[in-house]
Amino acid sequence: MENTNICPVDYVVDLISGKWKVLIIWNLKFGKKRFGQLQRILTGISKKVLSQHLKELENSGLIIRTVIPSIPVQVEYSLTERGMELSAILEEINQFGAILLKGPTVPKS
Amino acid sequence: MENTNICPVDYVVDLISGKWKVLIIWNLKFGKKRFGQLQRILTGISKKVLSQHLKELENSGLIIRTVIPSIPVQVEYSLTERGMELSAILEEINQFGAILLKGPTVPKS
DNA sequence: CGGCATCCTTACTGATACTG
DNA sequence: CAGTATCAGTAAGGATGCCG
Repeated sequence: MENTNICPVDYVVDLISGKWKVLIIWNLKFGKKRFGQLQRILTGISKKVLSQHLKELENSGLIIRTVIPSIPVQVEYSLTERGMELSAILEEINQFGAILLKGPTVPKS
Repeated sequence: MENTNICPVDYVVDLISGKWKVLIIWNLKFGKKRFGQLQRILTGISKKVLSQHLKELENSGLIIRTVIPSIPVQVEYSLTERGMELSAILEEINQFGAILLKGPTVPKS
């Protein structure tokens, strides 16, 4: 997750390389979600890893963290404009990946 | 690098998530390269890691490995059709990443 | 020259318990 | 509820040497 790259592509790939980052962004596309909701959706993720990834995505300017000072506290996460743009790219990647998954592993070039 | 995903996006992200995968594809875009060439271009990569990544990219159907049976042997790597398609997506990601790198880390949403 | 085998180090991920 | 702290396991990455 360390990023000492000069290359923008590597930078973005690092942003979404975590085991769960893509899934988080993917889910936030459909509207804001609370911490607990995300944890339930991303079956198996631990609180530590989730908050860690959320923090990284926030630092990258891809998501926004909103604290609702109720008791007990609620925290909502949603995509920023940039997060939206990224999820559009993820859509394309999705198309591409779907084709790869259907076809043979090593097609003739 | 393990891939038990159902999601095509994760699948593709896994394909390019290695520390050097993107750089390898990026370089092969400009024509086929030999093992030694790649090792020189990707400053700091070890032979083990390079061959490991090349093998994974080959298994993914993104690059082609061609052995030239001279003495000593030569091996050339080049992109497949799919590798080309992927590099097109990488171009887009590059645009996006460049913007992220220029702008502030956390822009207002 | 290309690349596999071995060993070692580090980074990532996870389970659990505890706090505001 | 939404985290942080600590401890532990696993997997990726790297250094080096050997082989066809």
